[in-house]
Amino acid sequence: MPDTSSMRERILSAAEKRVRALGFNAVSFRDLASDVGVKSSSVHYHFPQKEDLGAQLVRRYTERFQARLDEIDIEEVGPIGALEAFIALYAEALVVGESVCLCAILAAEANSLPGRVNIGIQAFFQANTEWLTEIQKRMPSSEKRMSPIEIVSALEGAMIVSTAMKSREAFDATAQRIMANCKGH
Amino acid sequence: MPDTSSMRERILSAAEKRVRALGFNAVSFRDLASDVGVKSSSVHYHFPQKEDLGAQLVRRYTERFQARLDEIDIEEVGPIGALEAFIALYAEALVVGESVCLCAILAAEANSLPGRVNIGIQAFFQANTEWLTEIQKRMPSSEKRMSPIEIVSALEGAMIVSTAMKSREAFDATAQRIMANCKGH
DNA sequence: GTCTATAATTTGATAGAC
DNA sequence: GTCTATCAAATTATAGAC
Repeated sequence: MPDTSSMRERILSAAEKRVRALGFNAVSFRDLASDVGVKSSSVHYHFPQKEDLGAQLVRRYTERFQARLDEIDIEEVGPIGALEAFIALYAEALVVGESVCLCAILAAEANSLPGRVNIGIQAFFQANTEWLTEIQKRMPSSEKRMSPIEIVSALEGAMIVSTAMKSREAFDATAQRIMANCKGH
Repeated sequence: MPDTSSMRERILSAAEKRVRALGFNAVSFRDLASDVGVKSSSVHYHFPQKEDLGAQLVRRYTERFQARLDEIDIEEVGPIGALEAFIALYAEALVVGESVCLCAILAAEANSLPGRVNIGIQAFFQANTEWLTEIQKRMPSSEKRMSPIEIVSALEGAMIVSTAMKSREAFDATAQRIMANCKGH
């Protein structure tokens, strides 16, 4: 079946795939143009500057991630089930050698990125920690409990190290520990 | 006092500073030449290809890190003191907005880096996990204990998120948890 | 909206004089 | 070893025809 999405969406999808594999600075307008079968000037029509592309890329990624979080019925699965579902979303984002979380790689490059991209990255982490804060309110308090920003940074780091080591070991161990630390005992 | 180190060393130092702030793909031969006051062709004399520069950069970084680890007298400070010293080395590497661990940013970019640079990154993580394995042998076993690769990936992720959020919160919380998980109770 | 054409700059890299 | 000079390619970006 033919691709019915708009050119703008197709460009963003191609950009997401490339950036999540290679980093923002290793992706060019020509790469994306070639991916979707147009010329680079057409990509510039949709995203005048690379900063526009980056900012809208993060915005779309965050919206989609938030939509997935909203699908989680916390009352139904409970706070521990919700945390499991959260980690599953991160696990889905990691394909060793192919992709990590968009904001993991952008955060690493942050100091070399345009300002509006950085604001988007911060918003992503902010949304993640706020959601985790909500589900922790529904958990019995425990001295072992990891703070939301700790959970997020552990998962992002695990993705990055897994990519470099070409093994999911770091990610899988991290995911297990987050669950163990929350269940307490 | 004038800089008495060799041009080769000065180039590597300039490269380390820039790469740790901006990433490998955001640093050029001309940047480095300008930093040390020569022309880019002189940088090419010392490092014919960018891959050479990257590989030797990681190699020097790993050697220096290992030397710092070797300075830790495990018998004297004990395994818990040694772990504290290990985390202190990472803490030293993080200056928000200025630098993270070289291998944190390189690991994030790994899929877009030359092969020999990737091998160096893996060697760094390998050396780190081996050292942690040794000190854990000297600790009382505990079910809470984090695996070496978990500790390393948590610290690297915390650096990256701290950089993006322009706050040490993620790093400090992570460092504290690693110590708490090892002390057990 | 997409194209051709092209500008302006940057980049990794090399040849050859000193 | 460092320089000048240069190259070929790539990159972000724009103007204007269709």
